[in-house]
Amino acid sequence: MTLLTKSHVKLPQRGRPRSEESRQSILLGTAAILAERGYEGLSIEAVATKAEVGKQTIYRWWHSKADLVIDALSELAAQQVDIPDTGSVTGDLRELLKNAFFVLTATPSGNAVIGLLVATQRDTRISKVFRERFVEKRRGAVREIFQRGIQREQIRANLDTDLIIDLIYGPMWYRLLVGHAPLDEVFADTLVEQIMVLLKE
Amino acid sequence: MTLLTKSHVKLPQRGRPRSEESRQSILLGTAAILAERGYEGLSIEAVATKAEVGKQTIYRWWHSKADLVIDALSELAAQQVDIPDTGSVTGDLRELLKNAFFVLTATPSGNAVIGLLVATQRDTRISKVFRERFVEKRRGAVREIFQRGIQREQIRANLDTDLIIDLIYGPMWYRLLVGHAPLDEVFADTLVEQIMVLLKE
Amino acid sequence: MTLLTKSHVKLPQRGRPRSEESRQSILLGTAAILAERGYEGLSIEAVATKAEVGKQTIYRWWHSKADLVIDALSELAAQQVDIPDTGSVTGDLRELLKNAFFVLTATPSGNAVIGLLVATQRDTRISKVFRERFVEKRRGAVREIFQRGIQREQIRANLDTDLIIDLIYGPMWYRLLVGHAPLDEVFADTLVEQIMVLLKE
Amino acid sequence: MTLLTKSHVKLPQRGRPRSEESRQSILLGTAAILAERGYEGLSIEAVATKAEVGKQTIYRWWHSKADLVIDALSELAAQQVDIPDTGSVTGDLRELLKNAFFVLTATPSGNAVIGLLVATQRDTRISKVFRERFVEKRRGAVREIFQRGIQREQIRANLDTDLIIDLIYGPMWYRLLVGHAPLDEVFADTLVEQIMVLLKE
DNA sequence: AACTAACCGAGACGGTACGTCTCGTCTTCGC
DNA sequence: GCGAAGACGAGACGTACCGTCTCGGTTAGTT
Repeated sequence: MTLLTKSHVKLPQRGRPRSEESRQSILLGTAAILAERGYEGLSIEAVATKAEVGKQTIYRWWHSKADLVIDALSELAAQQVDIPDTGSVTGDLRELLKNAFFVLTATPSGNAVIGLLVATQRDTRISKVFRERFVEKRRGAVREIFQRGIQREQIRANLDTDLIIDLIYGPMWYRLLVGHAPLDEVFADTLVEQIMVLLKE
Repeated sequence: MTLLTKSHVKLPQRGRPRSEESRQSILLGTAAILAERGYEGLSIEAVATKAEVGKQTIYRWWHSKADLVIDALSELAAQQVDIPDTGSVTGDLRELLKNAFFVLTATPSGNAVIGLLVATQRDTRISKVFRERFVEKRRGAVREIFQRGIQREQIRANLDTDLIIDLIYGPMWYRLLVGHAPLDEVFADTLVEQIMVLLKE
Repeated sequence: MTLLTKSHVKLPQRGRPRSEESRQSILLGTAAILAERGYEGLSIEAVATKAEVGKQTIYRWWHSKADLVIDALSELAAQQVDIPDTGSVTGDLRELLKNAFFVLTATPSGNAVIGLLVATQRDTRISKVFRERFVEKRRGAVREIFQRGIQREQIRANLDTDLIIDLIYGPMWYRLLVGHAPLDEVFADTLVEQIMVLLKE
Repeated sequence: MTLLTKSHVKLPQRGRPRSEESRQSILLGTAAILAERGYEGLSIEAVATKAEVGKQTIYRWWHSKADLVIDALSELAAQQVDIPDTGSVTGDLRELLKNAFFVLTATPSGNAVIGLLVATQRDTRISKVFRERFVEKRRGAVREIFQRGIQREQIRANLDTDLIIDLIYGPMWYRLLVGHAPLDEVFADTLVEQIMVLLKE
């Protein structure tokens, strides 16, 4: 029994344990610099300085800038996407979009997200993680709103869900990146209005 | 005679005239590298090498990388966007999108355009030029299709045109950048299908 | 006496005693690396790795690289400076110098000793140890040779001993460090020849 | 003929010429830091910062710290070894040694020279330069003093000059490095006294 | 037998400096 | 003016060690 237990036990931790404080500091610093200067403007040196950490401590745990950004992104993505529940699909979508617009235009996270999107164009690993951990989460929120709407019979059941989600988030990204028109409440309202037409057929 | 000619010229054009060959070579090289390595991966050094030109010749005529990219972009954007005319709005939109998808996914221009979009995030001047010379042209094409459709009474007249255009091009950019689904003919067809619902109310 | 001293001190000797095995391993490792890579190429890190010892175990017992090297050299050579006794001062000095030349030029100790010299320039504590443990021992050997010579009436009694010793060891160091001429037997012979002139007046 | 001519013609200087201003700034900065922090405390990084120069500009022209220090010292001191001429060999040697003692003990050059010695042990090229530019110059001074003394018949002609010079400079280095006794005027006087015995037989 | 103190190995920590690289700029040459 | 060449200031790269700190574990007394 003892032997069994022992075989289960992990190897005893040797040496000084990794500093959780440093890890946090590095990931936060990475996110901050990403927001300020974008992916290409992010240097390990700057992260080390900002996080008050030795460069080696970064290189010890992440072997590339992309790796670091992926982890920072994960930390960022871990933020709870709260799915509004106003009782109607229209209300839920409006709320969801307004929150998203606010985060993207009025918080540092917005810039960081743009930086991340830029980063995805340079590294497919980042692209994958960005899609799985960030984009999918937000698409999932819409899917849940739709399901609730179907159950309540507010919208029709035979939706091409993925396409509709592209029609919701696509214009958002388009405006955010091209900047030809603002991401404001009017846009949220009119966009949702059009989407509702499609949801009710 | 030579003297006479010179006296005619207002600006006394001294020294060797600017090499048009070099100018073309530089702009083409810039576009090529933009396509290969993106905006941040573009260095004047690399352009000079590729264009077989001295670095100083670039700096003499363009103040910055952004300046250079803007000019290269103008050259690129000068490409005629031909507006399809199949007789129906549905057909026109399908054609327009399929062409756009092809260019973006199967030609070097696609990468260059993504590179440019990335560049816009770092420089508002580039952003402006990109919008005016590139985006607007393509939005204009859709507007023309809509106008013809209204004249033919294929679609209703009281459209929120700009919003509908966002609903067309937004999903395209979204898929191009995020890569969660392909930019293929099926997508073009289903996207246009949904848009047509909105155009007919 | 030793016993008395010990009983007086009555060191409480609590906790785990110092590991003699580690001590040996460290000193041997130091000597080995010294031989391979010289004084400048010696790092505490490398010693710890080679000796399979934690770095702290080194820092706990030695304050600096120079400290460590001094101990390693002492251990390695057992460093008994055997004072030759050939019957004549001339013979004794020749023997002494030839031995010294051999050690300095044909063993790793030569390089190590030079490295130590540099270290002494920055740390007076090390300088003191180096003088007491290395230099004085060798100067004492010459003093003993002189005393025997005086007793045998081979040399005069009123010597400025310290100055003469400088005249013996000085040229040795000079050639060792500057390398403008070899530390060979010819040098030993001619040097002793000149010194004998001064010893006999 | 053409070939011959070509071989005579200097290569046309291509590219930007070396900046004399930077060269001066680097050497002055090196000298300043040498004085402040000594040889071991001198880092290329610090020199670059102080001289307001890119690190590469230092590495382009000097292979190592020792190289740089050699040039800085040469420049700084212009290093005229003035050979005293008091009329007697005794007086000349006394003067020469007292000057040397002063420079070595009371100026930053002393520390620098010691630092250079280490470097010579790791790099024979530096060793060579050190010998030729520093040591030989000073040995030459003694040779000249001896020649004048021989002409004036103050000393015998059949000297083993190199050995005697070792007997003069050796003790100086020995005391400088080991520090067992001071480099003072008393030492200069008694050392010269002994040397004179050998010079007169 | 339990407790305590000092050791041990391992290895992470914040740092400094290394020598290399590439950037955009500057400065010269010869055509 | 142009191409080419190459030095320049700047600053990030990834590595090597520094000397310190912090773990789990050992090895002796002392209680």
